[in-house]
Parts: sequence; structure tokens; C-alpha cells
Amino acid sequence: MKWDTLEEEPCSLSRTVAVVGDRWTLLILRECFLRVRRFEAFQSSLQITRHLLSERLKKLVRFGILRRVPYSEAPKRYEYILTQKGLDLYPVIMAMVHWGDTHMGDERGRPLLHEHKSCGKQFDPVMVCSECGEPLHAKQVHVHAGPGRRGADAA
Amino acid sequence: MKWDTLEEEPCSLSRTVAVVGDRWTLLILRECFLRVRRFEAFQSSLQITRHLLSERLKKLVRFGILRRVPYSEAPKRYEYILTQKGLDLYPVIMAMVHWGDTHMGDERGRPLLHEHKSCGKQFDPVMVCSECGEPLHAKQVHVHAGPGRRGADAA
DNA sequence: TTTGACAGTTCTATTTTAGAACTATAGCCT
DNA sequence: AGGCTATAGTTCTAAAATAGAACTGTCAAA
Repeated sequence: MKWDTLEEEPCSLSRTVAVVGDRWTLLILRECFLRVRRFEAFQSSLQITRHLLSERLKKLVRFGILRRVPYSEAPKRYEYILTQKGLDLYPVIMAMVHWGDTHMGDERGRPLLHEHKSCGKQFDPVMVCSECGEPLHAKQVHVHAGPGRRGADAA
Repeated sequence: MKWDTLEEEPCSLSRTVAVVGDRWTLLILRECFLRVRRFEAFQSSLQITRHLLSERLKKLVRFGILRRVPYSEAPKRYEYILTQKGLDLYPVIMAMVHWGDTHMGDERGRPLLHEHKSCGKQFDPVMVCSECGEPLHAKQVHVHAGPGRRGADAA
């Protein structure tokens, strides 16, 4: 498959996967949510090659997930900050973290704990229905074609 | 990075990414949630090479996300069915779908609509705090090290 | 006995990624 | 002035993963 055309498929998952569906991009986003913003900081905490880091950051900027903001004029230096579009990826990251906590843990317990500032408690993320507020389960969901769907492939 | 060691890192995101953090795996899981179960069905709807499909299915079985269940004795044929561990990935997939709907849509509207059987309405997935029920936003969450964390890297 | 469906495996060519070295700008120290 | 360090990249080659196509094996139906 040509991954550049994936983002044009009539499937929202494909389009998302085209942008954030690779290992390094997801790990870079994790760092972003942990307030990492600079090239060297990403590089040293992830051990990603500088080449790939450079490329992934460019891609995230191109898709409007990160903004490249100057923080020094001489020499010109930039840092990478999540846009609203990027912040909106939080549920994706948290859903993955929670799955990892639940199914990939070891005897030592969770690597990270999350505290909700609003209520002060340690929490888990729960995905609910926007209409009735009940937790979502795959079997309770019926999928049907929407307006953005041509006949072709499953989406 | 050796991706085989990623699953042992003290970070739940890394561990999840090690298993489902590539393009094809995520697309295969989409098909699973759309009730696709057989090799030929995955292959023809995804246009994935048979080689990679075979490999990814094996990996998903190895990690306990899919079960390989015989549906014909002669000739021996199998289908791939989500386990509970696999079903638990639903929030990950739905979070990605929702982000795609929100940020990667085109003028034609959504490719797919989701109806919640429990309440009968078309819905969006919303991620909320398990303790107070409020929608989660990155800025309202404070992260701190848990018991499964050694000093080393960000997680 | 030939065709077709299904579930893979095997092969080569292309693309991506890893790993290391290199470039460029500028501040700071002596 | 000359050299060291910090930051943010780029460039190069080798190794690994993926694409694309062909092949294998089992069995049923025509």
C-alpha cells in the first residue's frame, strides 16, 4: 500500500493511522503529553535516530499536530508544541496506556499513575457513549455507512 | 530500537505500541471489529500482502488478542476471533476513529456512523474519568511515577 | 480430471529504519 | 583569537521490513 494515499480513504481509522499509526510517532506523542518539547529532549529520552526524529516532527507539523515555535532568536531554535488537534489525540494515547496497564503489566505494578486535577483522584480513562453516558463495548455498537462512504471497501 | 524489547519497557504505552503500534495491525483490528474473521476476507478487504497478513495474525494470536478457531475439519481451516483482551482494544480503535472523524474528514461527511444499541442513538465516544465521570483533558491530568517504574526513561 | 476456494509459504525488489558521522550557529571560557 | 559546548539538524551506508507476485497443499464440486 502507498501510505500517502491512506489518508484519503473513506475510513476515519485509515486516515488517523496514516498520521499517527507508527511506533515512533506514538512514542513521540507520549513525550509531547509529558511536556517534552525540544529536539534533543525527544532524542535522548526516546533513543530514536536523529534522522527519523527530524522526519517525524516535520510530518507532525505538516499535519497540524505540532507547532514549531521559536524559543531563541540567535541562534534560531525551535520547540515543538501540541496544537489543539494534537491535544485531541489524548484519548488515543490514554486508551493505549490503559490497555497496556490492564493487559501488559508485570508484577511491579503500573509504571505511571494519573491523577485527575479536577477531582483529585487517581483514575482510569473510561470510554462512554456521548448520548447516554454508559461505558462503550464493541458488541453494543452497530455500525452503518455514513454519507462519506462510497461502496468500495470496509471502513 | 529492537522492537522486541519494547514490550518490556516500564511504560504502558510502549508495551501497547509493541503489540498494536503499526499500520497493518491497526487496520486488521478494525476489520476484526467489523466482524471479519477469515484470512481471505482480511486480505481482500485490506489489500495487504498475504505474507504480512500471515505474520500479523500470528503475532496477534501470540499476544492473545485473537484466537485461531477451526471452522472446518477437512480441509483444516481456521478463523480469527477477538479474545476479551482483543475486545478491550475497542477504546483504542474508537478513539482513533473519532479523531479521524473530527480532524481528517472531508466535505462528504463521516464514512461510518455508530449507533449505541443500548440507547438507540448515534453517538461519539467520549473519554471520561473513572472517578468523577468528567471528560478528560490532557491539561487536567497530573502524571507521577508508579510502582512499576525504575528511574531510567520517561514513561 | 479439472477447476476453484481457502489458507497459507516462498521468492526477489523496493522502501524504511538503524547507527554513526558530519554541518552549522552561537555563547562562553581562557 | 581559539577552542569547547549546546542545540538542531543533515548525510551517509548497512540492515531490516514491506511490496508484489508466484507457488504449495487440501479438499469439494462440476
